[in-house]
Amino acid sequence: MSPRTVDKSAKKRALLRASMKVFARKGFAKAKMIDIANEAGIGKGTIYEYFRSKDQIFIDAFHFFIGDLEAEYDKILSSPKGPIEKFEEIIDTTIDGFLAAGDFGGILMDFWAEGIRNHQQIEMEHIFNLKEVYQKYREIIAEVIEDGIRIGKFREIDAKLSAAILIGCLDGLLLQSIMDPKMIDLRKAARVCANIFISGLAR
Amino acid sequence: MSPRTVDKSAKKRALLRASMKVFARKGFAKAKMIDIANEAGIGKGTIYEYFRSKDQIFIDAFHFFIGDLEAEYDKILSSPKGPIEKFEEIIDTTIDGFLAAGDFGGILMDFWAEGIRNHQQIEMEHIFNLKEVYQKYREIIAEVIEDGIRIGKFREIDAKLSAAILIGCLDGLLLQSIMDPKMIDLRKAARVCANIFISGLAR
Amino acid sequence: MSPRTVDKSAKKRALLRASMKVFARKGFAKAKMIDIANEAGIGKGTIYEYFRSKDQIFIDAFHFFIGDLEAEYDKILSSPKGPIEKFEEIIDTTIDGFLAAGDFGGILMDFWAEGIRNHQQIEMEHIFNLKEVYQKYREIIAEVIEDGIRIGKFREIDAKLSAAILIGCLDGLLLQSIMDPKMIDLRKAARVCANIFISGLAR
Amino acid sequence: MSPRTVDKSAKKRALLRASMKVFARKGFAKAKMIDIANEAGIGKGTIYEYFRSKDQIFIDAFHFFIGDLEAEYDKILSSPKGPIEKFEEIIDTTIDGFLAAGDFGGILMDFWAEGIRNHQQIEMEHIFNLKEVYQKYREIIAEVIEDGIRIGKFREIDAKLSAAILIGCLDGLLLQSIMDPKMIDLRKAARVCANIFISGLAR
DNA sequence: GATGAATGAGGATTCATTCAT
DNA sequence: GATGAATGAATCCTCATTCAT
Repeated sequence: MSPRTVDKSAKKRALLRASMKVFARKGFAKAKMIDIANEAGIGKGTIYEYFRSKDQIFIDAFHFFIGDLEAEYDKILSSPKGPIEKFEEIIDTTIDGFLAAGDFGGILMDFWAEGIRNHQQIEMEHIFNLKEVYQKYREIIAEVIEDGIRIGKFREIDAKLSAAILIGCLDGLLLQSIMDPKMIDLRKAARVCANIFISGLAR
Repeated sequence: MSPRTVDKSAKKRALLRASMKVFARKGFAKAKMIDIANEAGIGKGTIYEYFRSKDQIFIDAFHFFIGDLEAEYDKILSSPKGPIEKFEEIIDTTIDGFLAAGDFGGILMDFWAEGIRNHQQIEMEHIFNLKEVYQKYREIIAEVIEDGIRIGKFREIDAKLSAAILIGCLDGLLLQSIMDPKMIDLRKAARVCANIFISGLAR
Repeated sequence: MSPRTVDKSAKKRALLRASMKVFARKGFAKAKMIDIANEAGIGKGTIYEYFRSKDQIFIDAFHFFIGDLEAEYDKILSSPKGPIEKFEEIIDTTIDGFLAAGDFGGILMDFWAEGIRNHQQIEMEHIFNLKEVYQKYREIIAEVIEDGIRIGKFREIDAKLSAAILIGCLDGLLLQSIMDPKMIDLRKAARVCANIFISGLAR
Repeated sequence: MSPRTVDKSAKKRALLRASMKVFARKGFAKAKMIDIANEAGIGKGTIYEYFRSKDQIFIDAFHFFIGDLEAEYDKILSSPKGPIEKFEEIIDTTIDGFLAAGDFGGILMDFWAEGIRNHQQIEMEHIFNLKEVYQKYREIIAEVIEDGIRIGKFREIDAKLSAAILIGCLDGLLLQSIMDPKMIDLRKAARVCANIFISGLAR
């Protein structure tokens, strides 16, 4: 007879979500394996059936979190819409992606923190290459801005720097939202943000 | 003849700077007391002559870092300049404050991370009340924006939300600068940022 | 039609052999249950259908290994041959027994190690009573030597001690053979060993 | 004022002795760090001030144990004495070295066990190269035997194999002595052993 | 019978903190 | 005042064993 069958992949994802919730709540460093086990309603040892180590959970969480986002941005870029619409969509996508994360938005802090440090371990260096991720985002958005400049919608402005500013704006809003969710209505903020930037960049 | 006197206060500040450098480099959690001692060129035990605990160093570092900034903002606000000039000064002050921090800018990540979590310990809750700090910043900047609206320089816009967006923008730029200092010319970014916002808010 | 019958005893022996191979290769302490399962090509849980515990496997392996050897020695002793022939046969039997073990000769190390320690557990104390086993061997061989002395083939010598020396000699050769199989030709060593001892004991 | 001074080297040696005692008693695998700490009368954490890891203690113990022995053998060989005297001295030195080890003779079992396994880790492979150690011993003793053959004291015999047999003999005696110290009078055994071998090898 | 997912007791190791000098 | 040796609480991870299927 076949032994108990478990959808390992589904359970792994569930475990990942539990881990991310704990990381978001306590921070990676202060999160204990037992906390994750409790959150997931399983035994401590079981975690190791799905992840090699605490670090590995974190790495997997990073990919889980970042994963779809990249695909979404690509989709926006390759759409036939104009730069202003793309601009708005980028903002909405970022905000929506974060809101969808719900409970574990706070994990962003740890991703930033890990992504920013100069890692001694080559492995981590490679995995948390946020530097490159941001570099790419800036390029993507700069292209949209350059398009806008080319077709005369935006005035002549440093596109790369403007992109950095928009990204910064969104990250900074998320930061404030994590800190004080009731204070910041992200959806409204997204609209105002788009408004300010589009006016600010307009010829 | 006076006995060997050590300026405790000066040494404490030196120690604090050493600690912040280490925190910035490795993150609070991964920073070891021995790292701080080595950075400061003293013995591990000596740290405890100046600080009760590792946590206390962190708390003191927070105040050391935030300290003057608040005063600076107050000065800007109470100056007789117009809202646009104030706006520009707020941006410059934030960027300059960060640039002045130099080596230990990376500690911002830890302040954010600590400030954001829901602390179990009441003590920490009180000390790292970033929520309140940001709340206050938003109010200060919103006031400037409202002034601008009142005198017709800025169009009717949600001042509080705009303030949040500006703060987010600055934080987000610092984030990118910590991550990739060579990529982001903060001074130039400050100018572009001011430019975009002032145009974006302009009637 | 008989239901799927598994020869439990045969499978148990096969499992035992797999276990011994693993013990020989990695040592008892470093051998994992999963290693044994893999070596035997079965599931981890199945081992427990045949053995109560890892310790029990080890105990059973010990008996499996030692088992026949005792019978062989008894046969030699009760044969009508002379002491010199018996002497040679004891050496050959020991070496052959070891060579027959083949892949799992290395398990001897663990038997010695376990047999030698002062066990906290009474159970182990009783089971791994190597002390007694060796005591008995010494007596058996001493008897052969005394026979040799009695009939004038061997000179007057401490028979018990000489027996210990011969046993030591054989164990020590096995040790070297386990360590460096290509270096020690055990069969040749057996002959030289017999030669040296018989000459050395000869009147 | 100078802080508490500790002779780190002396304490390390004392700790090593305590560790070896525990290893001898329980075996490396079953020895716990806390056992070592208790035996040494210190705290668990203190061990790590002197040794990187449990493995490192074991490696250091190996060198501590083997260390002088090699020098002793070299001294014997380079002496101007005849092969028979050298032969006797080799036996005595081995036995005396072991007797001097006293309480921690049982650690030999672990050295053998570790030295014999095929190590996955290159590091261990290199450190516990018992294979080479034994190879060298066999060569040293074989030389003595060849000397004896050359000057006509010993008969034509496979010197290398005879050396292996002598070494085996000594190891095997130690084994029995570890197992049952009261049963084996090692000093007497040494004399009988020398006697048998010298007669056995004699022309 | 057979299996492997789940478990938690156990153990090596880390590191903030203490304190004798 | 300064120090670093000593400490043990805390934590990650291993793995023998259990048991539902």
